[in-house]
Amino acid sequence: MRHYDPRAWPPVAVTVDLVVLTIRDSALSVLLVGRGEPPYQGRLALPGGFVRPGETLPQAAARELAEETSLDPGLVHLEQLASYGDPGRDPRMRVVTVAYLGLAPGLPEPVAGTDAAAARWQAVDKISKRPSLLAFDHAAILSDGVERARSKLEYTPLAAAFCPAEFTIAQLRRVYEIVWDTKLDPRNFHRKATTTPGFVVDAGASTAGERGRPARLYRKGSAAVLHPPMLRAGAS
Amino acid sequence: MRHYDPRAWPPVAVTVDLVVLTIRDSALSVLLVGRGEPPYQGRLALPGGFVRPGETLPQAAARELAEETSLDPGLVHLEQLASYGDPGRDPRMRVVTVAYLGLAPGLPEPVAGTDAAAARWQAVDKISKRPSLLAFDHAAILSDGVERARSKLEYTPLAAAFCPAEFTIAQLRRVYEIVWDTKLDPRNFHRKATTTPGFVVDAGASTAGERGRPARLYRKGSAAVLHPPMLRAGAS
DNA sequence: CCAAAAGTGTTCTTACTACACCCATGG
DNA sequence: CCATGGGTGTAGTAAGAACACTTTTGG
Repeated sequence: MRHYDPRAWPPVAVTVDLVVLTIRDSALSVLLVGRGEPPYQGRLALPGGFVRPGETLPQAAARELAEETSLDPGLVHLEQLASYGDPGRDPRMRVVTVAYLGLAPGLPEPVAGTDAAAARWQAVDKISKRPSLLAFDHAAILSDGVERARSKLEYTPLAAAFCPAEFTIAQLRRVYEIVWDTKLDPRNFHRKATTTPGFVVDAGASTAGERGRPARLYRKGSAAVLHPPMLRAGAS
Repeated sequence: MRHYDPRAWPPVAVTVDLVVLTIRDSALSVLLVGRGEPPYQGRLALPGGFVRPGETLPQAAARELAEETSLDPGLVHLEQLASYGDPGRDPRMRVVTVAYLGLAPGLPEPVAGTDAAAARWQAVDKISKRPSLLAFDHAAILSDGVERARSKLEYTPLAAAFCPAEFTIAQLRRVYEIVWDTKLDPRNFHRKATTTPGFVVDAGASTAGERGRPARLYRKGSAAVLHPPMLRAGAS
């Protein structure tokens, strides 16, 4: 704050970028937009854009989500992920981006029109195999977002953010199995999810019309953290 | 990326701010500098400053740490904490700051001279009782940094970052007791710390010249995460 | 010898794992 | 009645909590 006059700040732009994850067709997927102009024309990119003068960072993230996506921002859990500011990450100028992580329930394809026209869900593992499909340093940001989502499932009830408002324990278990890429014992998972305080609350109703015994429906509980946490397999 | 020409970016400055924590006189303490000029003249602030054109964010954080502090940056564990960018958080202009968390071993007072002249350690609990002692939104940033440090002690060997290169298990336990503000059973803690793989490694030597039986010295182990984690009391 | 701090052993209880088993529905 | 998935019971095991007890120093 001493060597630089505030009226002589170095030229920097600040953006927000969004890693919005959901589960589609039994695969963890991320919302991407196609880039119509250079740089990185034709590549895919995380949705995002400049922070506007009057808005906070979370407001900018929610606005970009609404603009570039048909998702209802009320259904998407948004939290700050990290910031990325290497010089040269954008060839046009110095850009520092604040990345947000969004977790969304399974939803229909983003509708065309507005900025959301180019937005599409892509399976994360396809992108991970070819990081160069993504523009800028977005592959690294995506990787950090997926890692954050994986660890958050352990100690928070956020898995429910991937489910509709009312869901079965089996749906919740499939979220864990897909995000963690593991198999979980359905019986032990059921007990764990229903007995961990504040994880899920009984919604009263049950499913019907499907194969097998109907399943009770639950809603997300009120706990902010899970005690005890859900455990990933392999933690000997 | 569509509504704004990159050459017409909104006027924003990007800074880094540092929450550097250590343990002094059995109290968790944070490194603060006195502000000599308005705004917030006379208040305390986190060390920090503008990100310069050619440098990365971690480089900017390390540079500010060296400039405003006499600490050896090699001894301080630095990691990104979060970003803060509410409009109005700095009355002069729009400033988005990327906060870094630093954990330092107990060290002598920052020496005078250079920018570090005004740097002083302050007990965190004194600041927490009077958040208005801090300039800008630095009380909120400090609070987030302390919370991050508390939770990182659970599942990483970072408590060792508060200790000298060689330390006793009792020193390590005092770190936990001070940061978590709890009492831990010395006997169970000893067993846990020495048996958790990769947490500490025997340094061979022992203490001498103090009351009681000499203690073996340990170094920080190579594990990145602790399996099983250290547990805070109260997690029923 | 006594105080103080380091370090070990033992018991109790909690919580995870694995898997046998029963329940409720569609076809 | 059988296939399919939902849900419960139980035994074995790993790990945390509490605390008795031994070890090794300084005074």
